[in-house]
Amino acid sequence: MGIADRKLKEKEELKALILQAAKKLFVTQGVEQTTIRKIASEIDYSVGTVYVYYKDKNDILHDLHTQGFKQLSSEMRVLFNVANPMERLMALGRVYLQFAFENSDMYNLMFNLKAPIEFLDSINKEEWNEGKGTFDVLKTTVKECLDKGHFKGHELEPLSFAIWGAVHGMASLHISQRIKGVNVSNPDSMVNRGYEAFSLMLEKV
Amino acid sequence: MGIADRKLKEKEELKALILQAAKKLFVTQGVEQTTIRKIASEIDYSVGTVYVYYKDKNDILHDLHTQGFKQLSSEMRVLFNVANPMERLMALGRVYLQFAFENSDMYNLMFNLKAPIEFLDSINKEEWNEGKGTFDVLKTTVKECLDKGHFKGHELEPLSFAIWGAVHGMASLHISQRIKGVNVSNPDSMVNRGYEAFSLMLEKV
DNA sequence: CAAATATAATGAACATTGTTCAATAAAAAT
DNA sequence: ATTTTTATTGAACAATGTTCATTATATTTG
Repeated sequence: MGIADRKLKEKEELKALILQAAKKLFVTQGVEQTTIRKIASEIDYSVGTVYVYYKDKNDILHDLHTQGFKQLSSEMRVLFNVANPMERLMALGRVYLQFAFENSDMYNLMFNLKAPIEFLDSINKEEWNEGKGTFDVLKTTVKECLDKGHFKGHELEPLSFAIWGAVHGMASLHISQRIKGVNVSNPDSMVNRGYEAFSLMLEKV
Repeated sequence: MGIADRKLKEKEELKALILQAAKKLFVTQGVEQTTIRKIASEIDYSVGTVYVYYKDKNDILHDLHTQGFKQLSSEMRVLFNVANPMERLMALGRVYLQFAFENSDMYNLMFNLKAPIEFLDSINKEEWNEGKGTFDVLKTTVKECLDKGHFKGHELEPLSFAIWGAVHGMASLHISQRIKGVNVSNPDSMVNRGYEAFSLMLEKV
């Protein structure tokens, strides 16, 4: 079985090489500029080869989105040490926002663009494990807050979702450049000040 | 000046006709399917004519986005009668969410897609009057709440932005289909329950 | 009213995209 | 050495946004 194994390994390596080239293009030039031809030429393979290893462009973008979630997860994992759940919750939001700011194209792919979900649909997979895992981290933290007596009168899931929505919304408005242009004193710091206002709300509940 | 006036009117009419065709395609088939060729064929004009009246596709999409804001504004205007600012604030959120649900492609164009902002950039216009107007309605209502003693310890702009972000975020997560797939009991009602949780937070502050 | 000018509309042509697939090359099995 | 299997190729296709010389129409002028 030596040959079959080697071939399998080689296939994995080439697929990884394609993804690496795709990521380089994606990070530096965005989604639209990440074309199959550019990916192929980047690694000196033909267009057709890319389609041997990936079903279509959505497949590649889904793989990229998964990589993004791995990075976000590892950045959130650092906060597992924080014992106080309220403190951890606030820090989670900051880490999340920072990720969105520093990797805006990737964030957009992960949470706004259709491509990754369209790919899941195309292979009849209704689960979105990447999102699920991240949301579970939030839910667990909110649960601990509730157990400690915070957020009186709130249910776990709706509250968790509202928190996710608030942070996601502020990040998205920044990324889609909808803040500058709106009549606001200091657009660049708006997300941070908005998050502080939101934190203040959470603390008072 | 009779002829010049008539010509001006005819030009406006044809431009409106193009926009109307574009809107029909946009509403029924989404952004990508709203192609210049389809728009032209819809009104029995050639492709080139569309480009006489609109600079490019972003120009058309920007015009569509403006129409969306007109509709949203008129739906929000109904609530100007509500005297109690807190009550009006809650209702504004509901109207906003309902608009996003019932016109998701349009909402996405208005608040998420690059096209309208790219168009503004291309004509060196840094103002975004549509968004500004809508945000001002929110800000005014929040201001009245503050004046009545609500939201103690909060600043107007950050709080208003956080509220906008929360509602926008929940709407966007719904539209980008990021809710189903996440491990949640009833995905379809999640936005409504999330907004109730958020409202509860606001009331307690 | 006829000719000249100005305005409007046209659609073929271009570049770029994702995608396919018969043909070729390389590797493995016989 | 031959056959079979596997891997790679890149030309070709359809669809897109966009341009622009050409044609048609309308207006102005002499």
